[in-house]
Amino acid sequence: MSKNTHDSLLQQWRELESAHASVRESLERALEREHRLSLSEYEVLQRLAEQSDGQCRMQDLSSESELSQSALSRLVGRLEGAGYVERGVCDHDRRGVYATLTKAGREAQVTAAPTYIEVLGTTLGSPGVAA
Amino acid sequence: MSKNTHDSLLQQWRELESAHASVRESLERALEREHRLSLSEYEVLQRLAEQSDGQCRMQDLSSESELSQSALSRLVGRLEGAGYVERGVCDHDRRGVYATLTKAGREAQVTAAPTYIEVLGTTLGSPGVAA
DNA sequence: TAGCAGTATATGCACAATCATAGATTCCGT
DNA sequence: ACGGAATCTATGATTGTGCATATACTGCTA
Repeated sequence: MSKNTHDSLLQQWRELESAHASVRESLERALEREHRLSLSEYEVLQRLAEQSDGQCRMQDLSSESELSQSALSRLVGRLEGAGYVERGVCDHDRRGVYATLTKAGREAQVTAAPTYIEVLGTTLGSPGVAA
Repeated sequence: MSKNTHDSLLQQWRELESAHASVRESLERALEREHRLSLSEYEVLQRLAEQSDGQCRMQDLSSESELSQSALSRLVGRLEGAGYVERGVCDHDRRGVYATLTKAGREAQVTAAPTYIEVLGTTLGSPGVAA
């Protein structure tokens, strides 16, 4: 609890904030510019694409993402509007909803993936360099 | 550029995102609950408090924070409304504006600091543990 | 099986963030 | 000294986010 510890914690946090902001911003810009996708939209498509059947319960999607439940619900709504996912009720738990990647959604994710990975390669470890 | 590299980048980024979100959320909740301050509001007060004269140009405040210029302008507007800062024009560059901590602003920062540091201590290095 | 607590999702509302741009001032070339 | 480019801040418009809550369904208890 010495002053050194305070400063060290502060420095650690500021570095984390700064690194995160730098990568996020680059991803955000590149995905928006080249694929008309926000970062969180892309990342949800990515999570869905990782499922063997391309589908996932809202609940699980929500806990994997860093978004609130309501933000995720609206996000999936937007993806649905764009024709990238479809929603359907769970048969064995009819409270639940699963989101399923459409063909277009899978294609969008595959198309955007190289951009995403390239930006990660450029910015992770090279803080402050905008892509 | 092997598949391993892709996965490693992805994993690195997800860990960064998750660590950042976890700390940010805890700070946000604790500061809001105990001091009626948002995280970015507190962090701006903190930057001002670090200046020997408690004042700083909007421009510098903006580049130190992770906010856009316009977001910072409004944020300082809110702090001004709360009586925590005052705005004045720079005498030697009348485009510029400097924000100055008021007495109340300095007190608010000092009062909230222990909460901030405590949450940092709890969450940095202990990801997933909400304060 | 009736009722109640718990869980899953969607939505109204308030608010903060961004982008684009306006308004004001400074800087520089000629 | 003039005029245009560049810089600094504020603001209108739009959008995404979180909180609180409504709605629907499940599962447990009596």
